[in-house]
Amino acid sequence: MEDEIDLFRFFIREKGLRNTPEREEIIREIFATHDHFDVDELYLRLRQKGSKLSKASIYRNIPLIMTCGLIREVWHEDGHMHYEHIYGHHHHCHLRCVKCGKIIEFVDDTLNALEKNLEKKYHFKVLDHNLDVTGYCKGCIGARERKGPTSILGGY
Amino acid sequence: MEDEIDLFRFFIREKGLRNTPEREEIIREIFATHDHFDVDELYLRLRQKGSKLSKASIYRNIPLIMTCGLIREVWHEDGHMHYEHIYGHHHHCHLRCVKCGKIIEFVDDTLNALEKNLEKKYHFKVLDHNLDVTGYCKGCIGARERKGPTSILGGY
DNA sequence: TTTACTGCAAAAGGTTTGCATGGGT
DNA sequence: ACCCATGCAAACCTTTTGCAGTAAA
Repeated sequence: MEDEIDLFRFFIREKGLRNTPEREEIIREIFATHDHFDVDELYLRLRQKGSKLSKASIYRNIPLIMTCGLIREVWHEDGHMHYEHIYGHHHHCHLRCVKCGKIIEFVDDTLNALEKNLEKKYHFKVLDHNLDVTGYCKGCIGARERKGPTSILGGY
Repeated sequence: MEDEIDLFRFFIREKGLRNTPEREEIIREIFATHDHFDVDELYLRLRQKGSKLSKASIYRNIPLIMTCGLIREVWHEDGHMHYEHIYGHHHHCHLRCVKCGKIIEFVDDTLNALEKNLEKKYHFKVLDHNLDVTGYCKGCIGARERKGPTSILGGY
């Protein structure tokens, strides 16, 4: 945890910005769990702990926390963005169950080789990659078959 | 083009829904170009051709057109979703330049092998995968170096 | 004839922004 | 003292929805 804070302080100082208790509070809460998160969830967690931090401050600071390499966007779902920790984690990708929302993280080294190939082939400087695999998890495969194929249509 | 329409008609009939001129108009416009698209862009293209189609109808029909397998969501950028054709295309992934927005499509078969491994390892039924690789394209690598590393911060 | 589909406009929900206040440096 | 960062509320933008009219089957 202190590693993340130290990294952030260094980043802030180097950019000539200001360190504030609010900013550290946000980072501490983000890294208080190992899970993915979204803005609303983070805001509620802070509120429950008695924090007076505003959502606006979260929205204003997230780009900063991304830029310094602590977190990144992972996917857009249910109308809002979801984030995950980068710092202290191997770069990993996600299996997402579209039925129950379960997330399985996996590491795959072939993607690094792929990145290298792409850089060579297209003269591209790769910053990041994000592989999002969707489907049905073990527990939901049966449920899907019972409900029948039309269930995917929702309202239609 | 007629292939897409035929597939959609079959899908609609099978679901017991109704085929309308508006629905075919949307599909024809989507497949009028080979490019990725978003809702607003599609709406403006239709407008310019004199169509009276409403945005609401586009929003209401996109899930349907996704479900029948003609298009899919590719990424969320600039506050809205972007889509691409599936029908008649090999499953491909994207290199995206974060500076100029250039898109390079590439096909990579190792991802199919990866999918199979994931299915086996996690007892997962994979529906789709989406690999989004971001970075700087050939033309923007120089520009990035000239502007310096702080440019990525934008407003900050 | 039934009822799904459309257009319109309003609502909803996430994110951004203007402004006055407060606080880091 | 300067001016960046915050909280609040309003604004903004994309997407969804209620409703009344229209048209496909």
